[in-house]
Amino acid sequence: MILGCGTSPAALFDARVKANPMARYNPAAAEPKWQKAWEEKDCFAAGRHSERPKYYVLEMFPYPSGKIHIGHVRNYAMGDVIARFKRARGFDVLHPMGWDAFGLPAENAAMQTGGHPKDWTYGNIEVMREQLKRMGLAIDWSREFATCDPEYYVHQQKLFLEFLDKGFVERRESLVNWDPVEMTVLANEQVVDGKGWRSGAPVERKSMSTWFFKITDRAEDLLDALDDGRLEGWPAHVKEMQRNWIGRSEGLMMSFPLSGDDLPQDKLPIYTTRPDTLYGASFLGVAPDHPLAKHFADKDPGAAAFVAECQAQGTSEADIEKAEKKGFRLPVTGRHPFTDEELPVYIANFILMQYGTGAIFACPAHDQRDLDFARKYGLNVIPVVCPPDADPSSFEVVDEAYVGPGSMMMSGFLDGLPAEEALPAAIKRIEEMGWGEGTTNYRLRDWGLSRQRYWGCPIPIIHCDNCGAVPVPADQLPVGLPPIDASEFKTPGNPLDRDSTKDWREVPCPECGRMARRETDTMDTFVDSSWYFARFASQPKDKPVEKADADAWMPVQQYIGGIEHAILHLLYARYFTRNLQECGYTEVSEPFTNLFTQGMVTHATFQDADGNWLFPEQVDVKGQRAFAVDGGAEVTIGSVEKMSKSKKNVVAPEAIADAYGADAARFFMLSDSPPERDVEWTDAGVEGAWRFANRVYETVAKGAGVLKANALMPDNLSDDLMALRRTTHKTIDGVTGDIEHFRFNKAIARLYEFLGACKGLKTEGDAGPVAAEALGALTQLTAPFMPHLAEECWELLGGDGLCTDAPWPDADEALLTEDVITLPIQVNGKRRGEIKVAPDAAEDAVKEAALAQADVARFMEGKTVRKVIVVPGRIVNVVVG
RNA sequence: GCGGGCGUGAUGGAAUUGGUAGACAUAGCGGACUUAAAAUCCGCAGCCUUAUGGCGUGGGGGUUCGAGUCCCCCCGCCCGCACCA
Repeated sequence: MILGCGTSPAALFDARVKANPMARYNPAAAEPKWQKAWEEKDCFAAGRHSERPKYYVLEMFPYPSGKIHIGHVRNYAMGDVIARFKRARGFDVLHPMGWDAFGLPAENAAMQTGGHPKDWTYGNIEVMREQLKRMGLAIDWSREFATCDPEYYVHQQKLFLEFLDKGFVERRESLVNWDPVEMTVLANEQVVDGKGWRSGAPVERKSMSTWFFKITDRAEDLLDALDDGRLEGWPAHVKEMQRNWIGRSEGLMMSFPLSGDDLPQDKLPIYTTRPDTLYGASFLGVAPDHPLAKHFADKDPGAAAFVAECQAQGTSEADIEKAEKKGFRLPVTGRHPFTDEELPVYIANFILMQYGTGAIFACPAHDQRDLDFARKYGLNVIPVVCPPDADPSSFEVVDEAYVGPGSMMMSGFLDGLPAEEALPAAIKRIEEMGWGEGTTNYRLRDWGLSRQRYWGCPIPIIHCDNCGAVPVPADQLPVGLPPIDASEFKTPGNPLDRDSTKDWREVPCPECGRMARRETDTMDTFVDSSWYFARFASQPKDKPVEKADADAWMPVQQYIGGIEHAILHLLYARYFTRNLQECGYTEVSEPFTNLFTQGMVTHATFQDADGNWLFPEQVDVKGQRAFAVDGGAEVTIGSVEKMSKSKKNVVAPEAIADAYGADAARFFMLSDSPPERDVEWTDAGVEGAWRFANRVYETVAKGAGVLKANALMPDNLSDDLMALRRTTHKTIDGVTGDIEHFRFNKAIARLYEFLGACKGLKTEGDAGPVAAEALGALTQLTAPFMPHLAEECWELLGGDGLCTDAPWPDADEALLTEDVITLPIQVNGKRRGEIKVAPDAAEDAVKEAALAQADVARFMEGKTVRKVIVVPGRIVNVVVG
């Protein structure tokens, strides 16, 4: 149930009105009223105030999956607090909204319902827009767009062609990750544990000709920016994840000369980060899909069988851990650069073609994998790094490779050097010999963007047998998606590649005029979200963005979204922005100055006796137990988990808004838990927010009109009134700081405290202006969290215009300090009493007062005072013994 | 395995960064109002104890006048990466 005790929202509201007919807050009436008022005044249009500093706040835009869920409410409430706060602080704020609208779920829905992805998507957008509007967000809706609008993706196609022209994109044949369920290629970032990120199906490797963004060309700068201060406003763990993902390593690229009959290559290039251990080399290895392995597999059935075996090997985490190190000896040897020894060459199942050169030299003494392999095949194990506490003459490696520091042994010219010095020395020698060079290597690989799907941005290319891949001329853009009968989506695969779209696909080559074939792949939807923030800032018809307008807003000063995008979206957007910069669309290289990753919304799960999941509204929770609303059978209360449709532990934002109003939902989502942490949705929690709203309203109602009547603050106020003023200004100061630092839960705790302080305040005489100040502040400080309630209160108090337009209150420094403070007194570190002193009281006077305090004196009885520590304004500690 | 984070009442969480541990909220208990219940308002509330007092921030040790906060060891949980040479 939405209300814990089975009371209907309407009944609850009626009961309140009955109890107190004079003061009642009715969100159902107030919320639409103020939303209309904001819309009529066009309060949230960005770019109206050229004299103000600009502020761009953005939440990751939603995928139009059907309905808004409560996680969206939390996400957008955070951005909204920032937007409203910055607006009140005198900024010209850009806070836009749009739709990440291309993507596979639309095709899946089409497959299931027999509809068309386009209708499904735009229908969802209609619904979700209305839901978001009900939340009362301070959004500039005039800038709204969906990425599936041709007016948006036409520019994406232009960008693609421009990037192609500049060499940022290329087409190449390569092994790709093929998801057999989605029937599409996936980027490396979209393969998790060897499985498709959405389908969960084991990914197959397939050779295809597809398009790549050459993100590796920018690996160095993407990495450097993580550390050079450009991303100071990002959480450390997100930067760490990107750092790991880019995976920079320093090492040596070198080639071993090969000997053998009928070789496809006379040298074997390898990459290593441990050239210091070269003297410990006992074999060379290549990946099963390495060209050398393929060469021998073609003529040797034994090699072919081994390669096939490796390819059948699973790629899941568990498979990898279990997999035994295996190899196949090739009739080839490689010559060691320093010793001239001929090293055997193996195909080895643990070598990855995608990393480095797909080939290694193996030093079993100092690498566990190499050691396992060497033991299996009886190869030499030569220790060359001697641990600091070991004797070089007797040091041996048995079952465990030694990977720690030490000094070189059995290493010719390197002998005696510490390993960290031997490393550059070995590189230098190899370079002098002309066998290789020191290089930087990255784990990051190019971003494959081709997807064999319908519902995405078409890649504007025409393939001609004569002219190759030819860009679609600018005057023919956009390449739109051809209309397709909804029934086509019943068949898995890409409808763009079937008979029904022949007319769309078969077109003359723009260069030679002969019949050619349109590219049927569409772009990865992560392309759509890699530049939308720039388009929000500037939306000219004829180009992606107008540089001056884009740069007026960019970079996004505050970006807010889920941690699940720490790598994919955030890395792609950073990469894309660099491309935009190089094409002259913006000055900035980093799109997001400050990043905030918010936690998820969780909820308890419920299961009936048969193990079926139940929705929260199907369950009546009574204390520790729960019962089915329908039938009354006992229900098992399960763990608190991330809300998911499959476990039905979801709540509908509209139902919450109906019962308590959007303000209460927003407020609850930001109270209790720090915003970066997960928060558990509970009925009790949202009821607390609802109670707060009503108490604020009732408190303010008692001071109705007070803002109109009391402009001037009298000079000599009573102690009580001064105390209230101090509380008011401390609250202003505290809430302001809390919002600036994303401590919404603490800001809300302060509002609760302040509300308590405002209870029962008087409005006559001198108290009038003090009440006006306090209630005005209470209203304005609540406004970013509960904007509708705040407008209602503002109107009651007689404030000018809209609360939304009122400037943020300033805290008066002079009122932030007390004239008397309570100082705790400790005796030997334990609190024994307290004294009241002026904050600037002299140390000696404080000392004297502390020692004289009755409770303190009791604990000092019969003992000698050794030392008295006075921390001004904080504490006094008396050391006795 | 590597990297990062965390551990505070029944619960979510505060603690001015080394200075009164438990703000604020939720659940709970008591009271007022009510025929009654709900709602609302007021009050209580870390644990043990008769007040005095003692104990208390995962466990153990240390530094300090003083430790939730700093250092060392251990235990537990969460997240990311992972056959990356």
